[in-house]
Amino acid sequence: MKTRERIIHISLELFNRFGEPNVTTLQIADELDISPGNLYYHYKNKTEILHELFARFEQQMLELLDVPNVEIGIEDQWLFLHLIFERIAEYRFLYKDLVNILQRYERIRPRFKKILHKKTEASLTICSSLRDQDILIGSDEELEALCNNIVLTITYWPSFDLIRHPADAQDIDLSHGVYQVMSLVAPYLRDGERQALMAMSREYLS
Amino acid sequence: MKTRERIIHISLELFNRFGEPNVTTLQIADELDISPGNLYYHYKNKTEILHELFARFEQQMLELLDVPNVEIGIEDQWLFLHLIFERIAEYRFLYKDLVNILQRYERIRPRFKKILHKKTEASLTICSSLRDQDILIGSDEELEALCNNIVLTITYWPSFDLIRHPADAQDIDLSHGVYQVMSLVAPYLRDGERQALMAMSREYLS
DNA sequence: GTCTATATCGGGATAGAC
DNA sequence: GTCTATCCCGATATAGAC
Repeated sequence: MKTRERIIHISLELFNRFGEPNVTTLQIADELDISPGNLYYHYKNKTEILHELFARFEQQMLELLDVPNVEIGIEDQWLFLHLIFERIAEYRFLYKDLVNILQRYERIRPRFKKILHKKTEASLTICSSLRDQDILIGSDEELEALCNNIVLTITYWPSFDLIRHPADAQDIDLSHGVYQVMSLVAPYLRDGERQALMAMSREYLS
Repeated sequence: MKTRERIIHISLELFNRFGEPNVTTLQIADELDISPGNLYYHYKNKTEILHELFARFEQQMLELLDVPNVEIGIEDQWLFLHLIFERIAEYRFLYKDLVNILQRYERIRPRFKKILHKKTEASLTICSSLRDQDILIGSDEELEALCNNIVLTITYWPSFDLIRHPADAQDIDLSHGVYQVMSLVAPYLRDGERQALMAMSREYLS
């Protein structure tokens, strides 16, 4: 692997582990056994490294959020959520210091907002589809509040969980996050669907 | 006001505005028109200032969370939430850089966890009470997921809202947060109660 | 209690040789 | 592409006079 690429990989790893604000360029260089000068040859500063990482995150996330407007079932939603949580876990450093990062790197701020917006839209698309299929019941007003809550939970569940149960390593508990989001949707489902979902959840979590 | 107290007040204000990691002791001193030396006479370091602020936050929050185990109605819950959001808004710097702060100031970590735990318990107490009064319907499992979601939303709503709608000044929108939490509870309410709640919400938000 | 001056340190970043 | 050496700066914290 080329140095430029190794820098990106190690940076992501260190950012995720220690938090982006707590990782220095020297630390990154040390970890790679290269000199700081070398690092600065490849990236002109720390900001550029972060931008590169964000661009990759953004690209993957937007791709994922480009939801085809077809009929979607509960199982599809489940899978969809799982994929989203995977991407977030991969770039969790962004989420752990979200406000701070968006404050210090102003250029990514609008782009992150756009992702949030797309997430809300995707949620709305899915929920509307479920409603059209008579799987889910709810007023427009309720659906909007629901989708806001879904996006909030997706965004912050990993951090929230981390505070309560400090993870030693990479053992992020994706399943629990998916469950938590599905529990937001559950009460709006028809009785039959709800039971099925709850059963799935229990199995999934254990 | 004595200098020691003025330091605390200004620090809180600056932390809230710029984020705790971005505020220096020099900035605090400047804002008060005192010398850095003087500041360090009153507090031996920045950590001590933060601890003092956290202690005040903690004291107020725990006081609030000491929920009397009596019959609680929807309106009481509304008020209760509003008081909680007020405290959080007052010390929002903690929430904006939560993971980071808990990482760098290890001593407050267990204390914050305890507050989260108490919040979950308080939510559970309230929801159980509502269920006993037949206002709310739900299995134990559902109530637990619900209360987790409530606490998550309480914890992160302000930050989430901030990202989407950058606030120029102190105009924190408490109402919307309360609404968002209530929308989590709504689907579990009996039809009559639910309609009443939604009506209340609409009025409250406008 | 308050000030000025200063020490110390660490992180970001550059210059120039190889 | 990579290294060593170094600069610069800002932040924390202390010393000692008033």
